[in-house]
Amino acid sequence: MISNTNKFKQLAEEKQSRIVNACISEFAENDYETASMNTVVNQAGISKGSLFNYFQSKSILYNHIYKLALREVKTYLRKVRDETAQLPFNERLSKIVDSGVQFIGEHPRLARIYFRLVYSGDSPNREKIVTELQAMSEEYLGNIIQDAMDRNELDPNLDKTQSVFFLDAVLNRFLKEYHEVMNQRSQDTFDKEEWIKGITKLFTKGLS
Amino acid sequence: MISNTNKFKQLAEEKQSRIVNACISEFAENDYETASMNTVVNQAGISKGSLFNYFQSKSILYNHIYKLALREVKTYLRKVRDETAQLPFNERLSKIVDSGVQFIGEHPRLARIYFRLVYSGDSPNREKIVTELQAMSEEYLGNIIQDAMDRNELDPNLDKTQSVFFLDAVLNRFLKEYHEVMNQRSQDTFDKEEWIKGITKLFTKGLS
DNA sequence: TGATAAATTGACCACCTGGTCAATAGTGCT
DNA sequence: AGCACTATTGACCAGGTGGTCAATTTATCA
Repeated sequence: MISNTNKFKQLAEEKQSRIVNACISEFAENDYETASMNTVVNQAGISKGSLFNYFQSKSILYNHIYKLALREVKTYLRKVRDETAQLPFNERLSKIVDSGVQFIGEHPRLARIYFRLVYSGDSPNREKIVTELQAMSEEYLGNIIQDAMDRNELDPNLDKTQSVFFLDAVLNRFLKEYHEVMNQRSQDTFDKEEWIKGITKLFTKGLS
Repeated sequence: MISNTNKFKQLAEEKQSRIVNACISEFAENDYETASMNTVVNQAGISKGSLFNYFQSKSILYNHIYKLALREVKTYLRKVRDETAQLPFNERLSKIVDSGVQFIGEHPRLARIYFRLVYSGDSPNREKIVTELQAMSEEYLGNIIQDAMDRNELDPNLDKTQSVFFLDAVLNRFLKEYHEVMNQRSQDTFDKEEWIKGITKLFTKGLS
């Protein structure tokens, strides 16, 4: 009774994933205000009443989907962080960028929801979520940079907050660009490796 | 008859600016889909019929406002570029960032429309506009970087496209952050000078 | 002043939105 | 089979949207 997403969790798996799928598509293609519950309902092949029975409101549904996307991203990031713990900064950074690229390839719709959320508009609780994401990035990239500082690969007097911010800015923007290129334009002219090299070079030199 | 914004341009100046003002506010506070023509009309103190007489559709109106904002930005950028042509790269970059900060202070609503457009959603012609903006940035920052390369302040073998992209990413993200901080949070904890220093350091070292 | 033309109005349109709830279908138990 | 309980449906609601156009006000000129 307290948590009403229980109603949803008690559904048959197949039905759950039909619904989740429809939601992901809709929230990937439209931003929050424009996404339509009617479309979700039709896509999922259930009635409107049911959807609002499982999730009391659009914003609650959005929250569910967003958290699901975030969980997926986090798993990915944690994995690559742990796998690269022993590598020097530049190689480590390369792997991180590369795993971002890979994630986008595997989960383009989740990536789109993520970028929509970070860069855009008016999702509910946007401020709270963005703050949360920033803290996450601060912690994640902060650790990477701290490790490199400890090994004297980077300037030990770095302003860590700033460095994280810059790194985050470039990584996010690059991945966003990559995502958009993948989605539409001629993918052949995009030399991924060359870009990853450029990014690592900028930061290994710029922060040393 | 061909260009129907003529109808608008022939209005009394005072009325024009009342309308433009209302539009800027509405498009700054909401993204394209959510912005309401009714609100514009009420704010401007004119009838709906009139507005649709001056601009045949919402998207045409949006285009008018966006171009106006862009013109303002361009003027600003051109000015600072010319004024700093003689300065070394790091000083020049500082001035550019600083002028961005200043622009945001003077035109917060235009800045907001700009960030909405670049980072977000579903404005009409978004792709075309973003491509246009990228070309603009490529040309603008490209020149700054080329000048510095010519003076041996930066690595003469730089990949210019990449360098511009990175610089653009950090500048835009920083200004967006600044804009958001100005709009809501405690402005006192934000040490602008320290950040500008950090940005110039990252790029003078990273691209040298 | 009166007639003609141009500008302005706002009630109205079809359509879509998130959300509701009485009615119906389905399930499990005796 | 009959009962009780739950899950599901979709017509329906109030409110908002971009856009229209006959009717009215305002400006122009003889």
